[in-house]
Amino acid sequence: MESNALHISVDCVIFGYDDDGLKVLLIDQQLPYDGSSADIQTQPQLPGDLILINEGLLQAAKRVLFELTQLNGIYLKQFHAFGDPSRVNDDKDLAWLQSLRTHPEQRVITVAYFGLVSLQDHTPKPASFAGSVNWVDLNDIPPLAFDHNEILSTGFDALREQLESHHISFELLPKKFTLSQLQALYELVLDKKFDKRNFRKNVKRMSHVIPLNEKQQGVMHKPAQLFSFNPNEISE
Amino acid sequence: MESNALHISVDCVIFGYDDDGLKVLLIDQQLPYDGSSADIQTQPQLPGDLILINEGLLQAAKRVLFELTQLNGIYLKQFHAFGDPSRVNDDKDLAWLQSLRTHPEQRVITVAYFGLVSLQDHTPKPASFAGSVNWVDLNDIPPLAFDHNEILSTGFDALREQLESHHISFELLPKKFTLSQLQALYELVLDKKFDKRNFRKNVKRMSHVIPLNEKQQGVMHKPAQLFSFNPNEISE
DNA sequence: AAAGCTTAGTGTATTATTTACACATATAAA
DNA sequence: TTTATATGTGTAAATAATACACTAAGCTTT
Repeated sequence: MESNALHISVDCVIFGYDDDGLKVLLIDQQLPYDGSSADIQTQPQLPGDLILINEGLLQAAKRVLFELTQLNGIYLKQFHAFGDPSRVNDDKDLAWLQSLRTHPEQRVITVAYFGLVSLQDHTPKPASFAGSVNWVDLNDIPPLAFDHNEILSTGFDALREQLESHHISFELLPKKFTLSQLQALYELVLDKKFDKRNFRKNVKRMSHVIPLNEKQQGVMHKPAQLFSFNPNEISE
Repeated sequence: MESNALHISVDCVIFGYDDDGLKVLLIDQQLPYDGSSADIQTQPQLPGDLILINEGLLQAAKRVLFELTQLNGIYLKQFHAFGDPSRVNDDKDLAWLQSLRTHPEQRVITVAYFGLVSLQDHTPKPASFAGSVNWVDLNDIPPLAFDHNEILSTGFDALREQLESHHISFELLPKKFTLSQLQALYELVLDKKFDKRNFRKNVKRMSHVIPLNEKQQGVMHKPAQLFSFNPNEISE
């Protein structure tokens, strides 16, 4: 049995964290410069694009993310493929695709990755040739193009499930961090409060969290000791 | 940027369980009946096929599984998409594809699902128009076609991770089961031993495992009490 | 220089959970 | 009746989780 060919894209849900909270990287759709599409309404979307004919999925996610946002070398993990035949059926989305692609009517299946960055260690607002790029707080996500709200929500579920089991929290923190920062991250993602002393007791048992001989500087309170993650101790 | 079209398939890793152990459903490739392909060597493979042009991914997995194995209404869960450009590059695999498809050179990305059945409650050897179908013990898996060994292995990882967190063990057991059967399943999948008394203490705390007023029959030892899962208590 | 503000950092007692462990029991077969 | 086999059960010890409040260090203000 032979089917017609389809398109494959990758979409990236990039979470950025700093003391201000958890953000997601959204881009604005870039419209072509001919007059024909001047009146197309667009909505923000996750960075994503079609994969190339000889490109692996992870490789495509890295390339697309870099092309759209200049972000490079960050942790990316596949979490789900979305293939509902009606996932691209909004009029606005179709109009945008028609302005951009040679076969806009073709169905697209997308493989979604989530990514994690520390907003402190990475340029917080990557430039792009392909439309503006914004970190948007998780609590202020507007309606997105296509099924990107669903993809984002599923991606956040994946992050929540893996935060404790897969030792990925350090991807969201600066290289040197305080235990309060680590605790705040856990509380935000898992949506529950931890007792300060008990939390620190647990951290002391984690062999991959190592104390540095260094303190916070320039804070108007008792400076906290800095910690870092030992990459040798971190197993997928 | 526009890429060429690709093909999408679904592949199913169907685990079947009985007191004899954990099996995986494999099919033998069906060769066309013209003489041209008489000398093609084939390897067993996971049930899978291209998706249709207007078909959702899960829908496709259900259809393909039914067409190839007559299995119906079983638990299926997506676990990973495989898209390495070289995932189909073995000569034997290419020869088989060339005998079967109109565009055998086109790259195929596959979305993989794992499925769970009780070998006792389902016909243990589904018939098929598309080649023979076999339950193969997990410890005796031969080299498979394409990248199906990797898909199987990743699928088993997914099963292992979800067995405890997602209340899916009952999909592998008969409707009525003993606590020893449940324990043996956990020990096999998680590859560790449990203490009988402690295991039963834990089960008693699970509200979705309910005791029946019924006992094993025809066993030459003290008959065990039967239990079943309460489907209302099982949340994804 | 002192007082005040802010977050860091620490220990213990209580409760809940996990672990380790051994023998009597019900059925079928001999 | 005896034997073989897997079932079913309780308790003590160790470990982990929870609840809880004050002093310390640096900066700012007066």
